[in-house]
Amino acid sequence: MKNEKTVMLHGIECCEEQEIHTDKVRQVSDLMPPEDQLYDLAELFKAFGDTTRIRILFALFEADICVCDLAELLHMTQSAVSHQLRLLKQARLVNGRREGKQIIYYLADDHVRTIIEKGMEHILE
Amino acid sequence: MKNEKTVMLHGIECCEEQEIHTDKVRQVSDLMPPEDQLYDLAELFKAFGDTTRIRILFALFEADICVCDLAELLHMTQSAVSHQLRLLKQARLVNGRREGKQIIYYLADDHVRTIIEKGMEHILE
DNA sequence: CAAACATATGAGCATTTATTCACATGTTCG
DNA sequence: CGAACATGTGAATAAATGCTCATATGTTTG
Repeated sequence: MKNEKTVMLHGIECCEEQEIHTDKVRQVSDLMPPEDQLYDLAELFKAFGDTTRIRILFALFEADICVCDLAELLHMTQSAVSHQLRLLKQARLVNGRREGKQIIYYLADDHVRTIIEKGMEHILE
Repeated sequence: MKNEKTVMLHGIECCEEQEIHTDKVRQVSDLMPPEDQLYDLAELFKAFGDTTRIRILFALFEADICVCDLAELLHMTQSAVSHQLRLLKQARLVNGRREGKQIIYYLADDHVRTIIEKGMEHILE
């Protein structure tokens, strides 16, 4: 029952020998963006893919806020918030400026708003 | 050195007793979307937050494709692709229609394109 | 109906990830 | 300078995630 199943590895011999599909696969394959762009894109969306970080971003839609106020707002540890802010900063979604003892975080650019807006449109459909 | 640090829990007493910040926190808090929307939004972006799924979506930008061609295109197991398609379907990013023995997947709507485009803009900046 | 094909799915495993805890770094002010 | 405050960070841990393997479901065809 699994003698010639080895042929199925990676689907290379699948879909019979329909040349049509093989052509199609090659065509689509040629149109795919370079690997590193796909990777960066996935990393970007990963940054949006967590409730805590989404909440941070929504907060920053309304005002520039320091870490400790964010912690209070989200009912979370200052440490937890700080860790997440680091990820958001790495994804270039937020920046921080020092104001005395505090560091005030703010949205890096308008892409953040746009992307979240489009996402919101989709879930509210 | 950590006697009165208990006050710091959840940052409730942080930032001294600056009423300004407490007010700000309350104002921003009132403007936050409901919890379930924040959750759904994070779930949506989670669906975009994986290289395999991003690659599937880019492939579907170019053509409607069956599972086994996707597997070949991505050099991945049919099973792995199928698992990811399930997640994409749950996020309502793709749909599948049956055509004979095969199931052809296609993009659910134009939000998918828009969201990825905006993401691409951000990483190419 | 039985065999072949295309896809879906559950369990297991390795990796990633979000939070906590303890502590380091950096700033202000007496 | 030293104490107090605000934030950053490394290690540890529990939970989530992506893939594989085996197998189930569903479709066509002889």
